[in-house]
Amino acid sequence: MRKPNAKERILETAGELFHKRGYSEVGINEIIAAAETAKASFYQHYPSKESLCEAWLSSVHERSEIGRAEILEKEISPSEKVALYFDHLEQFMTNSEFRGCPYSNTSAVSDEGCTGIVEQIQGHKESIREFFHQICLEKFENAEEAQRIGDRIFLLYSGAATESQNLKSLWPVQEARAGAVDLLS
Amino acid sequence: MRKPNAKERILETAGELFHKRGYSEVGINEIIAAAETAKASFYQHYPSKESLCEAWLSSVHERSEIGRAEILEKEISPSEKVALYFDHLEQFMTNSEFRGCPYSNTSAVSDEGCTGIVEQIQGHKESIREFFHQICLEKFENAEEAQRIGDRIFLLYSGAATESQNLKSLWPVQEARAGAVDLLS
Amino acid sequence: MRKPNAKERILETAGELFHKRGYSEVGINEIIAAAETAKASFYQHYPSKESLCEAWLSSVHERSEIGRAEILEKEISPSEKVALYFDHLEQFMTNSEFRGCPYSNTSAVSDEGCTGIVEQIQGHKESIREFFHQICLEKFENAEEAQRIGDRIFLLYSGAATESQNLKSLWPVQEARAGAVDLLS
Amino acid sequence: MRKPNAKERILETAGELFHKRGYSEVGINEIIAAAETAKASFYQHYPSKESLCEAWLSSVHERSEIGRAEILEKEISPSEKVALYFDHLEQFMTNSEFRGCPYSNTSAVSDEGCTGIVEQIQGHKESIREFFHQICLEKFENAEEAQRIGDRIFLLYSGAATESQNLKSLWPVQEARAGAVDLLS
DNA sequence: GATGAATGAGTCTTCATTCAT
DNA sequence: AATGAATGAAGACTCATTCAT
Repeated sequence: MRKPNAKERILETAGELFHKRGYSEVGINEIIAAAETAKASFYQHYPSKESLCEAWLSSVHERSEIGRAEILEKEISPSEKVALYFDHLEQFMTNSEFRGCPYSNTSAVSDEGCTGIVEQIQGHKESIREFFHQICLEKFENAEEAQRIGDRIFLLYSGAATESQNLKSLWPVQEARAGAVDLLS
Repeated sequence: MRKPNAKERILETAGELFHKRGYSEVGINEIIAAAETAKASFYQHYPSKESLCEAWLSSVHERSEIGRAEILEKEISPSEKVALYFDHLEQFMTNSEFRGCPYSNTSAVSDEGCTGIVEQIQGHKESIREFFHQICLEKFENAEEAQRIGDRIFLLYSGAATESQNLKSLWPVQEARAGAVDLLS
Repeated sequence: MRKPNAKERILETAGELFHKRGYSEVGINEIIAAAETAKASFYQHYPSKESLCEAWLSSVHERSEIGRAEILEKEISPSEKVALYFDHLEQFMTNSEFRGCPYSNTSAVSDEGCTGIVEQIQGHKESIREFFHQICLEKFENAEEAQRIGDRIFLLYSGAATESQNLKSLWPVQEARAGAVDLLS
Repeated sequence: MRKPNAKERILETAGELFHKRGYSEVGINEIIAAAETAKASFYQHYPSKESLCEAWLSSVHERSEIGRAEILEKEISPSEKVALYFDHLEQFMTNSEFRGCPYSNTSAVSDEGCTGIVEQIQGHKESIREFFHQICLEKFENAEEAQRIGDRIFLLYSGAATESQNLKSLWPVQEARAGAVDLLS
């Protein structure tokens, strides 16, 4: 169960804690206690808490990229692909102790100085945006139109994640999916 | 300039700081230093930092309610009203040091225990949602349809605020406005 | 119910709180809140918390003096008088939320500088001691012997109050009474 | 002079301060200043002020246990042993800045919630009580009688410590010793 | 590669008291 | 006689980080 590698163990443990309670609400002490590591070991692998955050966001990003790639490869219609992605979001919210998009949440607490984190956030967001663009390109011949529609779906998606968390309800995801599907029909 | 009333001075100062850097990143010490008050004076007026947060969110809400009421009273078409509201958001982002929706940001750092804060957030969000519903009712005879479209505009609006902050760009507001207007045409 | 006189209301309320939780654990704010008085009204009647403490100890002393006087006047044997006084202690412990002798407890937290408080404590203790001396004089012709035995009973009494509180048990009072009665037979 | 080990330095320093002025009257800041340590170093070794108190009481207890064991092993009569223990108390009062029994004093300021502290107090008190029981068993064949007399001596001892502090005098110790010796003759 | 003690600056909160009204 | 806002000092405790070993 317990990974022998300290670096990974820290990343994994911190990931769970950040996800559940937010980056700023979890301290180094708690992380190393949960990861059963010494404090200095932590700093051997990660020069700062901020760098751990980057590593975390990066790992989350990698996993989410796989999910999107799988959807893109599927032999289904554009609107079905989009619907599927919203379904994944809904499942994620239902299963895990969802606290809103980790990226937007982290953005809310990290100041402009945290360049690495800001880059991670922007990279992730642009990646999702690009995902919707690609799907829209399957439907619309006009590249500009594809971009515009993709962006709107992206914003619906973002709003859904945010407001589901704020309102503690699933309707935002469901309505956003319906809106996205409508945009593709 | 400097208000003689400590309570208001604290609220105003804290509001600016929370807005610029986020609730969890601003400490009591900084607030009282900026407000030129003694620490105990702070606690005379606000039993806790959390209660100050509630007061802040509440005051922000009140002001934003006025803006929405003014728009609703205007003799312009529904889509113009919605466009106007997005314009206000854009102006707000351009003028102030916008860091994303204060409510969503606060939601990102306050845990479930902060009942008062959570209620403020939900009340504010539902109020905006209701605003879009009312506008849509002017356009759509079918109440259900008005609700659905209003919800989608609400989600576009939320996504625009979030992603403008994440991506440090104004395109999300502009595209969201376009999408909202399209939904009303 | 609620006394119209603020000074007495404060004394009574503070007395209950000091008794239940100890002088140092009860703050001015709590006292004035419970007594439904303004802070400045408090300081009008009592120049400091310390002076309130003195007033409290003084009022407790007065009431306890009455109890001892009543026992002294009773037409019963010396050992019965002593036994009665220990019975009162036991009843007091059983009925009220006893936290140990208020005087000794206060002594434990007040430093040498609190002259007034120290005097109250010493006055009260000497008064109890004198009470036992008087009873012993009824029994022993030799004044020195009366003093010696009275002092021992006084110490048993004090030890009983202290250790009942420490050990959360009534055996110290009961054994002390038995010891005191034995000294008088 | 200055111990290199922060944990011990804190315990020792705090012990002196607690002894002189009482647990509740000494703050963390004062302790760390006197111990020349950083605040965080304190909390590395003691999770709370309460836990430091427990450690302090525990260390005092250990030392006092040794003293009692030594007396028990001495080849002297029971009443001489008891007298010796009271002599130690008197010496302690004369030499150190005695402020009353640290255990009873701490009991006076710690509420029921402090389970660890309460246990320390009870353990210490029962240990002294047991010490007197053992001495009495050397004298009295009847175990019940030994227990009763031991308890009375224990109460005299406790009363002596308390009232010496209250009355700023040594007579309570001297009279209690006389009373205890009488009980064993 | 790993340890844990040490750190200074910070967290939020409460204290008894004084002041102008 | 009564009010409540204002205060400086102190309360216990946590932060991310560095250091010698």
